[in-house]
Amino acid sequence: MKVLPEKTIERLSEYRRTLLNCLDEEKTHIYSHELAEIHNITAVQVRRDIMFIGYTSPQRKGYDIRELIKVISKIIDAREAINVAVIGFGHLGKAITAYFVGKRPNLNLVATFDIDPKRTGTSTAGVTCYSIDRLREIITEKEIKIGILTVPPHAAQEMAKALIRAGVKGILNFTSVSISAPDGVYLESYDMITSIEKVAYFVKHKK
Amino acid sequence: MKVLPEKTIERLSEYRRTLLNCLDEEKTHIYSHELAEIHNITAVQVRRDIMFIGYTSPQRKGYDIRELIKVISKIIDAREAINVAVIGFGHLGKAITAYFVGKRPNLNLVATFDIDPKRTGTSTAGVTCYSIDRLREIITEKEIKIGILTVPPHAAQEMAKALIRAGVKGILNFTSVSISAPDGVYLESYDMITSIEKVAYFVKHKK
DNA sequence: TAGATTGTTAATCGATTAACAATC
DNA sequence: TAGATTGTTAATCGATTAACAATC
Repeated sequence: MKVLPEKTIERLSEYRRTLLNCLDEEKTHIYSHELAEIHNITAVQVRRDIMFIGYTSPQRKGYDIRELIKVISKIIDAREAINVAVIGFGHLGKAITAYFVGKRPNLNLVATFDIDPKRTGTSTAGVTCYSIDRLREIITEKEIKIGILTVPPHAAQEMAKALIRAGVKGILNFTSVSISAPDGVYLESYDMITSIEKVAYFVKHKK
Repeated sequence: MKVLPEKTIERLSEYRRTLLNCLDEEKTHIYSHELAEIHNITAVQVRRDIMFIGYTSPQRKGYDIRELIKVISKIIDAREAINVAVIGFGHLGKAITAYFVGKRPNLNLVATFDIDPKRTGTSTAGVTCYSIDRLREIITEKEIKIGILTVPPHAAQEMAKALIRAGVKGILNFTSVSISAPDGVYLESYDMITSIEKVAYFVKHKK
């Protein structure tokens, strides 16, 4: 299958979460306009995304929730498990760990790292916190392919380099500095301050 | 001045952070291509963004860093202070608080809220954690205009409603559920799981 | 000056939406 | 059937990039 647009991937991930919630509520079908309303987008958008992944509802009675989850999962989830590590085990690292462990079958958080000896050696939700000194060793050994960076700004670029050297192929950068990565390494950055500033701007300049 | 595109606002916020870092390094000028490289975008992009805000460098020796910071700040920062609250004082709420307090002169984090009596009454970085029961009272009293949601999923929509009822005009939603807000309230959502899934997808389907 | 850089228009690209035929 | 919904093409919108004149 063709590589899908970034935005579509994002939305598919979000649809799935919503669909899983719907299942809990014993719903079996959902209309495109319902999904759209929940996500504050148009129904056409939803239908187009679903068209992209090649699913068509046999009836015009909305999409079969279970089926749609399956199809989305087939697209989004990796065939084989991907191992993930969190670098920096402060509040943010802990929040991500708690939030993420066990949520997605094929994305396994298998290690966290920190420089502070008070944190290393501890275990949260079954994940051990290793010393940053052992980064290369553990990343290689556990074949970790994705690193989530939550270290202080001054350490960000250096840690990114270390991760890449150790074989990581994707980095999610939550530090407040911009980092760079070579071709072949997928880099995604998110900064909270930017989001807050953006909200503040549009609160004042209403959209 | 006209309302700028969302993407431009985001980038301006990021440029400023980079520029502030540059100041620390005693740099006085920066070329568009330097800024571009740091942010993994093109120099044209940078120049266009800067064109948008109407700044022009008098010399062709790069942008004056101090000046550019001033101009960006004039666009992004609110004239008067805006008060902000964090709802949900778990790891994520704490991370945001620690990260954010005192960073931007006109964005003041003035309260955090939690339901857990163990957390309420405590104070972090000078910010008091109030009981969620007092949400309306405090939001009104302190004229809080932006709420950052880091509560558990099941409480998200309800909290959003309570915030809006109390007069909040912008919400930054970090919960894993999609919430809705009426016109006049600017809503921005970010979900970490989606980002991780996206990175995993593109690690496998290399862009 | 020649070379480098900026500012800006026009062209391109990608993503969203409008329109509508097909289907239940 | 009539009404509602979906799937899909074409049109639109917005954001990025190419091209290049202007400037130092």
